[in-house]
Amino acid sequence: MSESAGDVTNAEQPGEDLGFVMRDRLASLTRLRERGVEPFAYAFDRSHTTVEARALLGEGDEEGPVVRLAGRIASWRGQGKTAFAHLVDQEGRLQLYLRRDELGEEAWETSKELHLSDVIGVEGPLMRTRTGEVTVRVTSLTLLAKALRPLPFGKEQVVDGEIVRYSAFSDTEQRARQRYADLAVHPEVRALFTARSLLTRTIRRHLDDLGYLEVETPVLQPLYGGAAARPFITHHNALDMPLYLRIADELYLKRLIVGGFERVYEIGHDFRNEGIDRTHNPEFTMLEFYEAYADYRTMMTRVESLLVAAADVLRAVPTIGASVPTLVTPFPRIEWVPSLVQAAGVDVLALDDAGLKEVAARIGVERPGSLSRPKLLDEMFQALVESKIDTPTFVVDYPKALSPLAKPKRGDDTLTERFELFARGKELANAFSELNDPIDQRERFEAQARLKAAGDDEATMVDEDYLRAMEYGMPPTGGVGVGIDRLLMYLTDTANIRDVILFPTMRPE
RNA sequence: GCUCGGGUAGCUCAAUGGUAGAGCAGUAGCCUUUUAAGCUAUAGGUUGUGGGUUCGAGUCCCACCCCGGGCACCA
Repeated sequence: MSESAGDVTNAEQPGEDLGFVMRDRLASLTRLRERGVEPFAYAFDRSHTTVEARALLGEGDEEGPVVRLAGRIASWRGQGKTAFAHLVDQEGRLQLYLRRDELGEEAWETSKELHLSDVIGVEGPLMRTRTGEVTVRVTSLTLLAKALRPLPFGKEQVVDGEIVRYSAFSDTEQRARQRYADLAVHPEVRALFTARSLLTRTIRRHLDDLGYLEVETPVLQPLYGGAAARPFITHHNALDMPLYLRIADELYLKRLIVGGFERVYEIGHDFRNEGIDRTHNPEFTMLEFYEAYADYRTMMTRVESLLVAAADVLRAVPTIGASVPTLVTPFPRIEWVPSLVQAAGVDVLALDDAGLKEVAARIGVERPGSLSRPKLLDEMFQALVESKIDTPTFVVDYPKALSPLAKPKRGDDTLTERFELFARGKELANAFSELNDPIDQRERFEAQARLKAAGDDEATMVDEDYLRAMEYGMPPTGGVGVGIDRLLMYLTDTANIRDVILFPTMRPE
């Protein structure tokens, strides 16, 4: 013991001290090796998962076929010459029943060295215990990986079908930092991230079926654009030049429309060098899709069918499905200006600046004096309309001043052909009839460049290459951006973006 | 950035300014259908960090770090 204690000290990270627990487990590992049991195996042939195995035992059956399962030990109830344990794998958990007379002396001794979190393989026939629980009566036991550090498995019981945990691993910081431990002990967290994968798979399938081509555009860009945000800056050594991590995919995807790909989409990470809160992570997953010859009305139907498909798939996921909202199409469509005028009770666009600020102050917009007129209108719209939208609703036809990238609305060039989709007070999608006039585009870039020169660090630069592309002629195009993290939050009723990102950005410990 | 709350054993949590504790996990023992198994014994701590007040600080004061909620920022 005292010898191995020295090893532990060396093995530990500075500042870590599991001390006695890891010492005990290392001692156990040494004893196993001395007995010729290898604590870290190479492979294990399993015949079933825990869920598959449970299904093999019919309703009235007392005995079932022999199965081979692998997973982690999540609970252990030793009882003299027998023991009950629960084995957890990706899909679920199943009880194990170990008997000394059935395992044999060798394996029984090995079983006494097992700890919570150890990864093992077992073989044995299925059976049903006195209380009816499907169980594997273990006849053969293989240690696959010794856990030197215990996972924070809490005890749990099922009350009225609900899992009740005791001493659960609940520290939100540690759960995010050690997502591997969070996932290992919380099946519902695994279910959520399984749902995330299903969501992107469904989106891909849906767009693929519509004839869209999935493409990959640069993350490292010499110029950034397509959104208003502060970028991350990095440096390429060989070229000796700065590169920016993209803040949007938009400008490259539209280059591809120019190139003749008529329907393209990309699902990838955007990076914005801004604050972190429950709806913002510095890197996040964005879906953008562009369709030639389509306008924003067509894109609304695309968004509708995409969301319905996604919700239908997630609704079928156990433990997740219950929180997925029911979506009824077509989603309501409300026009930006009339809905604001109605909510404010005043024709806000007709007011002069002083009158507008007065109304804004009355409805609770903070420091209206410091805001520009378009920003003021946007704040008022957020306070009066957006925040009150619960079921998915398209807000259409934004004022031109709020939408520098959208085409003017046919028949009313004070407005643009733009929509945003809101649900539960949050934005889920943003889309336009895309600007395809290179002369207009150049003017807007130059306006941005002037803002940047004046100190606006979210403004972008003139992208000459993008203008060259557009000068070759860009077909009329509808484009949509959907934040996947926020969409998943909406569909699974998750409040914090950190909970839908496997490894959210955090300060180092 | 502002503001409120929090940080004590591996996990979840206690502790009037007066000897840092419990349950689970761990260790040793008993127990051949248990399931938050049980019983007996036992080990486990730089109370986020650094200062200060005090005879004495987990507790009071100051600064800082980290996390969470709210606000601000973020089309």
